Amino acid sequence: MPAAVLQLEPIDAGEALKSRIYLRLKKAICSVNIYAETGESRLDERQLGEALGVSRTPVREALVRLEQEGFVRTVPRKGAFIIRKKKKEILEMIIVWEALESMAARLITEHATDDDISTLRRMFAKFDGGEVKARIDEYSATNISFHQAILQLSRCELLKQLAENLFIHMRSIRMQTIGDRDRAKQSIIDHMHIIEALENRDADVAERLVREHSLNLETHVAQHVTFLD
Amino acid sequence: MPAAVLQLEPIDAGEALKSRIYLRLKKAICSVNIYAETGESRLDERQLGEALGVSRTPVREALVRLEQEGFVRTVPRKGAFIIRKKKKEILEMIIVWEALESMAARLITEHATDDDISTLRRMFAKFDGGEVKARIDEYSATNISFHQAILQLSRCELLKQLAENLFIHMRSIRMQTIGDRDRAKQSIIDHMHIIEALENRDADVAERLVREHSLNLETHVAQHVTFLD
DNA sequence: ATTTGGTATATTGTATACCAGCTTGACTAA
DNA sequence: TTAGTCAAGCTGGTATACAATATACCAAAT
Repeated sequence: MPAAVLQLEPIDAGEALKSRIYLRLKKAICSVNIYAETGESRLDERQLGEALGVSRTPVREALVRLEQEGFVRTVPRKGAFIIRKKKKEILEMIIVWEALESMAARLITEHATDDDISTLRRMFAKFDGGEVKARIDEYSATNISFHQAILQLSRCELLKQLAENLFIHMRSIRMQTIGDRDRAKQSIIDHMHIIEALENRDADVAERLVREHSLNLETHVAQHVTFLD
Repeated sequence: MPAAVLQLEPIDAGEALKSRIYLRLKKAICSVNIYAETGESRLDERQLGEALGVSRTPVREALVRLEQEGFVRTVPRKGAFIIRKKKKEILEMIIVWEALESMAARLITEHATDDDISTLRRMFAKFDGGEVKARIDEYSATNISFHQAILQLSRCELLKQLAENLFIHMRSIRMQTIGDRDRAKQSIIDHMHIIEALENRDADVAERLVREHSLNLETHVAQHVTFLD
């Protein structure tokens, strides 16, 4: 007698607590982000565990992971503190971002399908009229999607993963700087040029355009961001 | 009365146990490297703690860090296993390395001193005669130093840090592939061309040469490395 | 003989207990 | 009044105890 065939997808049992705490904390830290924050940024293990309803042990493991990713800093007998990035560090992240994304662009010219590339162009169809100013928030989302798509289409998991890590750190900065109307408009133009280069399978141009696009962010931050340090 | 100015570097008192264990384990894992290893690669927490004379707790924290860095993989109720990189992953690491190091070269042309660059040239003075074959091991060390110097001179800490992480992972692969005589010889030639481009402050050429140099490693690994997977 | 189910054991995940080192505040003495 | 010392408690570091689960082995039934 054959057993009944049920379609059951395996439940990811074990990944539960340790990772859930990690994700919670990460989310919390990222949303606290506010660089305007003045108060103490120390994280009390006991307090966190209490708030989450668990003991210190899994909290500590989560903190180790967060430290490794550069979100918190643990001082030996004093505790874990949320890291407030220095301007210099933000700039370095942008530089590395430039390196990674421009390489991704190069890879796309080498082995993405025409179909893949066409999805990029479709992303910006809605902004054709040029009424960017009116929908700055919507554009911001598309902007993020565009950069993520570049990494995705590179088909290089490691590249994508490292870039995404940087992205999370830069998120709050990006939100602060995207508000500038002129930057958004120029940004779309840049993106269209990048797409053209990709369509032409011109690796050198695509790489350069992506790099220069990020370079703009770099100089913008260097010049106009003052709420750091 | 001004206090005497003593140059005291802070003793990393607390950084002791957790990090020491982490470094020990990392070192051990890297030296085990042998991809020819056939046996089980599971790491027993209790056993490790016993061997190091500590309890499981700090061992677990070290393992979390190592997992984050991609040296081990933790399966929920089964334990930690040393990761054996797939060929595809090795190739991705080389690609990211290309991105980082070529960006470093670009940065050097922008803001390294002539003196900095001249140190690069001096590194290879001893190999002028071309008797590379006779001293393959010594060359291997210089080769590594060269690449580290590129990252160092970029003055971008994050770039350097990420690249060094990749380097550790690639170390065993590099050792396997450097043995080829022709590659060593070509390698020196490549390096000299890179140095020339840096001296000329030609960002585009320097970047391209560095990238193509790594590309050679990539294709070599793709074609000749068979002991993976 | 093979397969299936149950039990025992071993190992990880989590919680808690204990220890050491700081920090802080109060009390005393100059 | 001020500075210095001592003590207490607070917090993180480490060890250990307990709970949950996976694996392996054995027995029984078909």
